[in-house]
Amino acid sequence: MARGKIQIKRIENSTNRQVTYSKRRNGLFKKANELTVLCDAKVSIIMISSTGKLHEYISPSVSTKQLFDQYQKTLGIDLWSSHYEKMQEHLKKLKDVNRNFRREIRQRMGESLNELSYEDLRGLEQDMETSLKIIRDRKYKVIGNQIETYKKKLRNVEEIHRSLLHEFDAIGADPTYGLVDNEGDYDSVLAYSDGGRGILALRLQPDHHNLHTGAGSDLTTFALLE
Amino acid sequence: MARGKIQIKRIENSTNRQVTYSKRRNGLFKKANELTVLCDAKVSIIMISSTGKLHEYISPSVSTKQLFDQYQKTLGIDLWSSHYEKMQEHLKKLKDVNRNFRREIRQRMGESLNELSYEDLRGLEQDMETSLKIIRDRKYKVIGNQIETYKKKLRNVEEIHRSLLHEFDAIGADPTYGLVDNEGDYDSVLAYSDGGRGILALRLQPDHHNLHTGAGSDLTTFALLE
DNA sequence: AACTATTTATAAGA
DNA sequence: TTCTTATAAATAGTT
Repeated sequence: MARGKIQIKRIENSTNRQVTYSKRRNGLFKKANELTVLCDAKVSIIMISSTGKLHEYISPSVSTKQLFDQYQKTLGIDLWSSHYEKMQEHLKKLKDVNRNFRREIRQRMGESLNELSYEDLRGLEQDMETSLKIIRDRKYKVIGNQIETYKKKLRNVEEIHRSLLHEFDAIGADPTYGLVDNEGDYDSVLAYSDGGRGILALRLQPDHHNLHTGAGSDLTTFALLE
Repeated sequence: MARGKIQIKRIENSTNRQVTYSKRRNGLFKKANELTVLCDAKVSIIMISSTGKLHEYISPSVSTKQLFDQYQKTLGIDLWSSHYEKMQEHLKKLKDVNRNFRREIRQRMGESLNELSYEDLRGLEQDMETSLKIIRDRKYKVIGNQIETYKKKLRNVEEIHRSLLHEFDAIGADPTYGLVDNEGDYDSVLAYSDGGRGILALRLQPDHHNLHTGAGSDLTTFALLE
């Protein structure tokens, strides 16, 4: 636009093109800034040169993301929607399922029953009776197993004490040990070993109690996620 | 820049501002296009005026999304990643909660009990006994109400039939009607009206059975969402 | 929307 | 890159 008119077509000379790019880029950014100030507008310019270099102008009052969000909102489009439309859907479904689960549990806990018909209630009652029976059976089985285990352990301990008793007998019979001949009965030996630790540490399971209670607590924390 | 220099500051006169915006916008877009052609560059301009109007320039060779994707790639940032991350987190939490709900329900249905200790089982059993009692009570209340309702309706029907009976009596007594004097007992009148539809349509509620069963079905559909 | 006096941008050269 | 400068282009104020 000076020292001679030019055709608006690709500048073939690479150096020239670079120079012109640089000069005109500055010009464009300057104009954009003037426009921003004069007309109280918001402008975003993104340029990528033929060599792949990136330059950007953004009005001082906004961020590129803000302006771009507004751009999408105004056009009623979301250029990245396909990416997270699926996520949104998934989220929605999960929430629905969650809501249903929550209601199911509440009903099984005897809450929110007004929404159930007589038939529903009868079905739920029968279902819970069946389940309760299963749980009760399982409980008995578990406690039965536990008792069985204790019995075995007890037998084991008795065994150990019996052999200890024999050893004591043997020691008593051996004259090299100057000990009193203790022919104490079985019970007294048991009482003795009760006081002394370390013979057999009965490891009672302090196991997973958290499973059932953990699930239950989610009923309260869920509110945060709705 | 013509007919007098201007200060680069907000134009207070609204009309003037509009006009200048329009003129300079065209100028900017023209320059952008020249740059695109001359220097083989890619340019995106997004402008939002003070009145909220949106204008855009995009080099013919690309789309706004393409250019913006390249912009983000070049800068090594993703302006929307935080959105994604939050959604991902939310999704993960929901899944966790869901999993716990599912286990809770399964346990309340007498499944997956192996993971529960004796204490857990005892707690669950008691909880379910309590709940079952509530559900049973509710069931009795609902059926009681239903019976009460039917009683009332029955009384209503009886009332209507009684008055019908009286009308028949009256008609029989009136000599203008050449009818047989039907002094039939009450039961026979009831039997008669049973055949004829339309006197009183007992609207039995075909209401919401779907609530409990609907929630239950999610237990199977959930697998699709895991 | 058109005009035009002036300012601004910039192509080519250094 | 930057400066210079002749000239093209843009545009402020006016009609």
